[in-house]
Formats: sequence, structure tokens, C-alpha cells
Amino acid sequence: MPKTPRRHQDDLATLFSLAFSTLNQELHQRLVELGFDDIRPMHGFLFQGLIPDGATAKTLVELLGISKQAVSQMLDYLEERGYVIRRPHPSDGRGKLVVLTERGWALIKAKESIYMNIENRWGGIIGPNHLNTMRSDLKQIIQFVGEEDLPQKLRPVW
Amino acid sequence: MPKTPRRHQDDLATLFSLAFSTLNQELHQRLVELGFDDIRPMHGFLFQGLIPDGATAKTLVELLGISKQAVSQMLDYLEERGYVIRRPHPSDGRGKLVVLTERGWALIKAKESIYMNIENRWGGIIGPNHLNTMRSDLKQIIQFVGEEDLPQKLRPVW
DNA sequence: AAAAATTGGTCAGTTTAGTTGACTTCTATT
DNA sequence: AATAGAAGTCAACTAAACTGACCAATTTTT
Repeated sequence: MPKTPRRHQDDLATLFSLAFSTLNQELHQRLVELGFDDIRPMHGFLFQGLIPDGATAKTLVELLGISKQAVSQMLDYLEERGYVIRRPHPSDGRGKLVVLTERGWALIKAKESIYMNIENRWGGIIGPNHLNTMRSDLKQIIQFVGEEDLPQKLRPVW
Repeated sequence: MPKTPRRHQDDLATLFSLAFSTLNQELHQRLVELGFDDIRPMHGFLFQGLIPDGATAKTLVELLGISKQAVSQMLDYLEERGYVIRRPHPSDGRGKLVVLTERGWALIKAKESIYMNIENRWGGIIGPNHLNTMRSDLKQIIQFVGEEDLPQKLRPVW
């Protein structure tokens, strides 16, 4: 009896999920090698919200689509480890402005360089044109769906 | 001062994540409408492992990339709710064979029909050719990476 | 200008979904 | 027959989200 190992399906949901997982595994593996061993996948989405001039927790809540308490906990974690600092908000006494520290910026740079490397390699597999087409197709779909279904929150994770 | 709402980035990781999230939100929203209100996203990957003739927990562990105890808990959950049953394994007294019930199959059919509908709509946005190209490009990349980095586990979530 | 409602954020406790460790039963290897 | 390995479960723990209650500052209403 031939051993036919169970293969993953090829519906889009599975493909997106595996592609994302692949990217993230390599990213975080390399970040660990560079000394960023305390960063979890979800943090990446938060960091993007802080570029370039920081953000309030409120903004991050909207971006991530999670509760404000969850965001606050993530910020505690990242502040303890020196990636961000919370400063009083310049114009709103209730709020705080979260900004990147030097270490936070170093992480961003490292992330960008790693992604660039991966995308180049992927371009080698399917060709740069296909990769660019994929990117713009995905952007189109996400934009379309985002406009169509305003009520539902579009969050980076499920 | 113009209100410039924070937009998502367009690196591939973000795009994959948003695309996946979009698919999953619509899928689960519709499943709830059809009465499948107790299914969580991760369950989908498990169900795929049960098509067509069931599987052992061991196989599911390899497919999902999580601990066997976690798989066992998921199976408890799904068995309680009538989606699967655990039968003694026909040839290995230690093992059990997990198979889909009628309700389990009904869920699979519903899922397939919903995905087909979504993919058709997406084909309308970027064109069917682009959608097919995207699918085959993703398959190529995942296959390539999977062969290259054998040690690391390729799991459907992070 | 005072009162009321809203907003940004935190504190505390809970839930969900995974983890590890210890164990039982059955199988495979000597 | 003895022992090592594999499939699966039980129990306890952890990570990361959640909800509810609350405080302080701001904005709106009267």
C-alpha cells in the first residue's frame, strides 16, 4: 500500500494562511538571530501603526481590531522591553502618545530588510512580475471588500 | 487639518493576513447563519484532514502542527457537538479513527459552497485569470519553501 | 458656567486555546 | 518474555485575548 502523506488543500484560505505563516516563521527566526527574541507575530501589526510619528492607543485599537485593554497590555509588554515609550499627548490631556524608541526603530529596519530579502527570493520562484501582480491583486480585493462590508472589522488576524 | 485615516501597509505579510481574515470572517458569518455557530476558524483545518475517510489524531497533529493534547481537546469539543466520532482503529489497537458524522459532512458541503461563492466574487474583481494565477503561484511558493526548509513545521496558523 | 455625556486609558477578573508533564494501553523489537 | 516506542488521555499551567468597572480629562448641552 503506497504511503500517500496527507497534503494541504489548495483553497485560497489555506494558501493565504500557509503563505502568511511561512513569511512569519522566517521573519521571527531571523529576528531572534538578531537579538530580537521577545517579539511576537502580533506585535508587527502594532509597530506598523507607530510609523512614523507614533500613535495613540485608540488608533492602534482601530488598526488591530482588538480590545483597548489588549492593546494596553501589548504596550506594557513592549514598553518594559524598551521598544516604545508612552508620552503625554501634546494636545489631549487624556491621551498618551506612543512612540518608537531607538530599539523600536532598529527592529523596524531589521524587519524591512528581512522582508525585502524574502520577497526577492519569492520573486525568483514565480518571477518578479507575478509577485507584483499578486500584490496589486490582493490590494484590490482587500480594498473592494473593505468598502463593501464597512460594518465588519478588517483585522490582520482572525 | 485633513483627516487621514491610518491605512494598512501593503507588504505581503499584511496582505496575506488581511486576505485570509476577510475570507474567514465571511465564511464564519455565513456558517452561523446556517446554524453552525459553534465552529471556530482552526476547526476548518482539522476537518480537511478528515476528508474523505477520517484520520487518526496522530495524522491531525502532523497536519495542524500543534500538540497532540490540543488536537485531543479539539476532538472532544467537536465530538460533543456531533461533528465527528472516534471509533476504534481497525488495525491498530492503540489508535482511534476519527470520522465525520452526517453533521460533519453537512458542514463540509456548506463550507465548500460558501468558498466557491466568495472566489467567484473575487474573480469578478481581479478577473478569473488573475485569481487562478494567484492560486498556482501561491502553490508553487509554498511547495518550494516546504521542500527547502524541511525542519520547520508549516502550520496553517502562526 | 455648571452639569452631563463622551472619550482615552487602566485595573481586575475571566475565557479560550494553546502548552508541558505524567500516565495508560497497545504494538514492535529484541 | 522484557523492554522500548507510539497513540491517546488526564491534569495543571500559560499566553493572549476578552468583558466589566472605573478614573480623569474633554466636549457638549443647557
